[in-house]
Amino acid sequence: MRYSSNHKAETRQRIIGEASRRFRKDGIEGTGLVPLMKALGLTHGGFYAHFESKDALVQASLEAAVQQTLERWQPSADGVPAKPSPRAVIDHYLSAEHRDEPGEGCPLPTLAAELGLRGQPSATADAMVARVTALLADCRLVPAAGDQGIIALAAMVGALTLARAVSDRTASDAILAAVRAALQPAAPEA
Amino acid sequence: MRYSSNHKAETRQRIIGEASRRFRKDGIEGTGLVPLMKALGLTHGGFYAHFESKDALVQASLEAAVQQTLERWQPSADGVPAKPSPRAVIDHYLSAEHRDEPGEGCPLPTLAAELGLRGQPSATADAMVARVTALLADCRLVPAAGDQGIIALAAMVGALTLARAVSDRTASDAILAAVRAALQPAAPEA
DNA sequence: TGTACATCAGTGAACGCGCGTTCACTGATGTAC
DNA sequence: TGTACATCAGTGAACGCGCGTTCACTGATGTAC
Repeated sequence: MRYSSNHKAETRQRIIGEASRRFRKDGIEGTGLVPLMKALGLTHGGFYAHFESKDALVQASLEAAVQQTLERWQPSADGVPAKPSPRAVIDHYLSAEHRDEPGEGCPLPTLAAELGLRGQPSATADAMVARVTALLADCRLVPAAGDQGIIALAAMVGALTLARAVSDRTASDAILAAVRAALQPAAPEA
Repeated sequence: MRYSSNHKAETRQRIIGEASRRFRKDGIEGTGLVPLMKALGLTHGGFYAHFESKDALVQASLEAAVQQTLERWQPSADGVPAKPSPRAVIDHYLSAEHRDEPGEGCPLPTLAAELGLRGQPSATADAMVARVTALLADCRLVPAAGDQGIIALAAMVGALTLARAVSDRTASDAILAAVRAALQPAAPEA
């Protein structure tokens, strides 16, 4: 082979990595293939050796973003990954860092709206919702109600979306703080 | 004057009306001025007699959408507009109709994400958040916590965004139902 | 009442630009003999 | 060890398209005299 045996696979991963960052930061429509490939030191013509279309890249990048986000939340004790605690997920999610660095964070706030209005609700979105919901299942958002995980996820996604859209920094911080305070992981059954 | 004295103002309002529907339904980037003007039986060249730029139209349309949404929630008793009840707002917001007709509904779910990542958080977003928050101030989402209105709004925006992005209809309905159940307007102080 | 002129909402062709995608190609390298 | 060939990741020019914006214009109407 002309390059190292896994050179192509590595390039593919580099494209996915950069794309998943850009899609989250600038949106799908806002991310062009030409600047994307250029940022990796490649020309845009080569893109189609790796992906069938931009849509195929969107799918692959979304999955990578989900994976990366879940891993980031996952505390590893002595190299053994543990189930993240709801408290840790909530605090990460509603932090100023997460608000200010959409490219490194959860893809749902940025992309759910765009996927929804592109008329292509995706199975990837379903999967991400299901996975995060499971992590948050033992929150106690309201005294007694059905799916606590869904409620917590909806509140977090909405809070982050609003916090990013609002121009007044103080108001933005207040949105994050209010929802952070509201989402209390359940104490062990008393 | 060549047309009726308020002809131009009427045309301007027609543009704003159609635009505010399209922006909510298809997003800002997804709405072109050419098809927009064509839908009104006009040519695109005339657009700039009414607005300085597409951005100016975005601002005007957002404000109109906010106004329209608030009015729609407002029950009028004998022509006298009353303050909408939190319960009414919540039920409207988290209904299947609102999910399925983004063009007629609240602009926040569709546009907040887009405004956020265009790097133009707008004062209009601040204002809308403040106004809806005020309407929801006496929800009792959590037993004792700060700004109930912000929490309720975040949960509703997130729920609608997720419900629109998810491909499984049953899951989508479940998201709306879970958050609807969680958002209980406070009973009169006991 | 009748004519000349000013107004201006709307027309439609044109602009430069970035987009996603295609395709004939290059050239470094591994393999076969 | 040395040569001929096959492979294929990446190149770069080109495509058609829709975008936001500009601009010289048209033509129906109100106003002035």
